[in-house]
Amino acid sequence: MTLSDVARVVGVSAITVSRALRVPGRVSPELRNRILETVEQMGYVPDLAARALASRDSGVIGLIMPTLTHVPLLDIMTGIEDRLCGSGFGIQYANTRFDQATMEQKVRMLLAQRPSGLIFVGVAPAGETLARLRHAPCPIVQISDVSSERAGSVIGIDTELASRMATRHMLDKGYRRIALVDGRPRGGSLLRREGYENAMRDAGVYDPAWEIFDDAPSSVGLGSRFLRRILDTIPDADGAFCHNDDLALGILFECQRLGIRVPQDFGICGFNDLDYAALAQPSLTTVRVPRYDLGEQAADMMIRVIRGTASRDEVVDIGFTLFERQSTQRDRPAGT
Amino acid sequence: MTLSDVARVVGVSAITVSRALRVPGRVSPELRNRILETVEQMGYVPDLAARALASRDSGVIGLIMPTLTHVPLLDIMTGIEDRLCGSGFGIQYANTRFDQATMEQKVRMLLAQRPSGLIFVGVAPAGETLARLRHAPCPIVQISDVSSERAGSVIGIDTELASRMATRHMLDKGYRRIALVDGRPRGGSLLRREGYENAMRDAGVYDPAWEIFDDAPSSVGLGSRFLRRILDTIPDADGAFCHNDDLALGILFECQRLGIRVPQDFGICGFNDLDYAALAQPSLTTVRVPRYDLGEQAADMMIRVIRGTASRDEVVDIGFTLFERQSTQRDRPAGT
DNA sequence: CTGTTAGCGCTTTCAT
DNA sequence: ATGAAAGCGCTAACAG
Repeated sequence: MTLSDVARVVGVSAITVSRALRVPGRVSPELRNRILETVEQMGYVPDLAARALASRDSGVIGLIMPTLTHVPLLDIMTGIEDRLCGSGFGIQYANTRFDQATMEQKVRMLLAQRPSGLIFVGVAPAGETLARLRHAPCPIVQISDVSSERAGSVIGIDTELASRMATRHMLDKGYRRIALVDGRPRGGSLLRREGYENAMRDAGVYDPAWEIFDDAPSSVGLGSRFLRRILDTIPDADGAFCHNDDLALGILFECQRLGIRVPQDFGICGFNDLDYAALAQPSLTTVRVPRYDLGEQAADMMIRVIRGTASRDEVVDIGFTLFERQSTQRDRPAGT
Repeated sequence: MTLSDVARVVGVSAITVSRALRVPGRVSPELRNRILETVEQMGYVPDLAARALASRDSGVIGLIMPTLTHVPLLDIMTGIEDRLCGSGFGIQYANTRFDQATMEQKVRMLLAQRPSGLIFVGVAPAGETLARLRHAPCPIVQISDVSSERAGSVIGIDTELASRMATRHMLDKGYRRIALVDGRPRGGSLLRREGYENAMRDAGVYDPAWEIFDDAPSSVGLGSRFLRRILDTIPDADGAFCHNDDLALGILFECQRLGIRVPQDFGICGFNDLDYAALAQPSLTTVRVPRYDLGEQAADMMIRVIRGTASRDEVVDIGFTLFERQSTQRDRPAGT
């Protein structure tokens, strides 16, 4: 079942069917309808491989993701998918596993398949990849911090600011010996750390010993373990600013297990505002980024760039919201 | 940069380079090494579109998933990816969004691209899809209940049994008025429900009014809302068997908010054994399925079928484990 | 607006 | 073990 089969039935040439399917304007409306009906009726589906080979464009948009198992990234992905599927593009995921070398390799593979575009989700291209992308073989959109090094358009938030505001909020509530906890540092980690450091320094209470990392990926379990490390490291710690909500939830559970009262004895702030953050007892203070929208807008940007109706290097700050919930509502004034 | 470019440099014909890359045995070892070195050095990457067109095989394995945002499915996916990537196959995800029509359409598209294989993750082919697949255009592996209708090999668990054992455990602990809660019923829902019903009937306490559903997707938030519905519907309810851990966690949080003691006043059982289940306070009783292994084994099965070293319709029961944790450890005997 | 010609980069088949 | 020829199904470029 090929293009020629359809063409023969309709009584036109193959290229006309091809055009009817791809460039509506270049076939008379009447003929086009007839062709579309026949295609439908015969159940013809174009061979994407042949199309890609002939046109040097696979019609696929590559999504470069550092992992496929982080809920926040999936929300972004869903937004992208919703927009992209409706517009006829295919999607190809490349999982870099937080590894620079894997990214280089996968991007190289993707580029060899002549993608229509590349979207970096939660990870900015760097090193060799960045250099390779500068030759702009196709449009690039990055979902990352707005200050990231970039190879194309960027949409995201000001991470340092979000992090600084969250830390500042804890300080305002009277917490002083606040630990910073993070799993394997990567991607946005540095900026979140900077925001924390800036806020702590401004308040005159910064101590590098309070920054605690672990090589394991973030999880609720890691959060639990972190609390014990915090108590070992900072004898009278009174709070934790967590890289994400999973860590925050783990710390909350461990506090409950040990009988540490949250927020009176210990304040907890997360990041992402996952489903459970508002529902936990006590509810978790956290930063919300409009992830689904972020995905949609990134996809829209990509489509506009491909269609040539947008520039190749816009920067969009989509903003964030700090939710000040129970886990940081210490009921006694600062310092008492 | 094409095959011929490499061939010219090495001083052989294109087809020899092609063979060196794909069928080691058909090129002399010495020549093969020389070719591989040159390929490496020139940075040649095969054009997958051309390869697919010429060979009528895209070298891609399609993963049909009902959603991309459920953590349990992602664990399976990771297992599949880990195995498949090492073996030279590409992966193409198709998100059916829990919709039969979308599945039909996506499977049709996938098949048109001549995939090397199709893996159904957490959703069994049905209706038109099942019929289409019976013609066996490529190997099929399903990760689903072992009793599912099938178009190829199956690997999974006996869901009814798992569910029956979990419910039975709650009954053994003295809970009697146990609600069944589930989001939009689909896929494995029916079997989990059957297991629950069988256990409740065996104990002589089954009441269809205790089965509570909601059209919204499962989430912690939905769990919270469910608890309120349970209390409205079953005045003296003393437990809930949840379709998954998110619902269980939501119910736990809501119990805490309302001052209902778990497990003394109310027992909670989840399903999946996510990260947080063992860490929650109290920890959650739940059923663990070895999801990552499931993914790995499914991928292995697929590779074996493709290589012709396994049959096209094996059925593997990978088993499950019931973790009896605090959320169902009622400290008073049954009926008192 | 429609058609003709040529060829995308690779692999198949058949030959040597 | 290696090569030559043919063609996979489609679209770009150029006619008309």
